[in-house]
Amino acid sequence: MPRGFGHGGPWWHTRFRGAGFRITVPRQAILEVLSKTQKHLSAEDVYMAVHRICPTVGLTTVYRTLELLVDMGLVFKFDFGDGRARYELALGPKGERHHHHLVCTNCGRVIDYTEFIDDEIELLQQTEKGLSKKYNFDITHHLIQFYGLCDKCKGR
Amino acid sequence: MPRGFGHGGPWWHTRFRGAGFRITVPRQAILEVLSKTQKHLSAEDVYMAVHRICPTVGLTTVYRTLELLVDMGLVFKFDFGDGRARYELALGPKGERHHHHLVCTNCGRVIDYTEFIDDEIELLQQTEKGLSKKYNFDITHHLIQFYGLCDKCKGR
DNA sequence: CTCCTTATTGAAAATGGTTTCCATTATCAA
DNA sequence: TTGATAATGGAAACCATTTTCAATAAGGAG
Repeated sequence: MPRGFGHGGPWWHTRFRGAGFRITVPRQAILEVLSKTQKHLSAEDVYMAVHRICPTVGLTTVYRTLELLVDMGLVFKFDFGDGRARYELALGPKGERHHHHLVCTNCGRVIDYTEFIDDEIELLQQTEKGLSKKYNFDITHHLIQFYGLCDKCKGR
Repeated sequence: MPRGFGHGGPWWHTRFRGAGFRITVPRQAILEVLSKTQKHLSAEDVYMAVHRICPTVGLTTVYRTLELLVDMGLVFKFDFGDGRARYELALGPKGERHHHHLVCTNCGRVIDYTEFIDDEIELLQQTEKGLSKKYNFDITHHLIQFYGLCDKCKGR
């Protein structure tokens, strides 16, 4: 466990208090769900998982909280093209398990890969620097995804 | 070659005939609209532009045709995070004006950039090769986007 | 610990982009 | 020209997400 419920509570409590947000049961449940999976959960997925911990939490609150977490930078939001957004805990820009995605356009399967991340990151940072300067943009994040057919789907 | 309605018709006629699809008025209008802009049009945008050429074409047909064109690889479909898909003519993988996007998360403005494409493409091809092998994927395309605040929005 | 302000919540309704249905129309091979 | 059937368009259905609003609860003040 990310330890320390004693005084400040879990790591994210500070972030919330600092931003003037309240620490509520639904928010704790949602963050607990997110921190216990490696999967790319949809809002509905989160809702169902949270429901097991705290059945009174509504889907609306899940959407609202996810949006809040995305705005705070604690959670990433992805679109894999199946019409519903996916969420995963951020865990630091180049922190543990920073990864990109490989999406099967046939079955929708998503593979996280970390193999070539280092080179990618390096190039991206160069590019970001160039783009920032040229277009006077403050670049906050990027998205890289590869699409294709997974081994199970390529045979048809 | 963008000429010659005489016998084969425009360049894409061959693709259509070869795939067994019919060449219809709505499809011609939609392709005409797409080929005459550099912008990232939504389905509604395309619908309105097509409406000027051929007022009887319905929104349903626009959606269906765009999907068909995406499936055929003639058109790219993007998601810039504003809840509606955007479309643009493909014009070849590394063909003329191949570009990536820079999206302002505040006002939604999208800038196409081509500056660092060459290095990016090179890295991507390496990565694609590695990923294909390791995960046994047939990679068909990729997506790179940078997000941040544009010069007009960064001041707030 | 209690009170009070107000951020947060949840149910239901609204939204809005996209898809489906289905009867009608139009393409194009024969 | 004709016939099989792909394609079309309007209306209705879909469905993820957002909005509305009255009820609830977090947490600082006293």
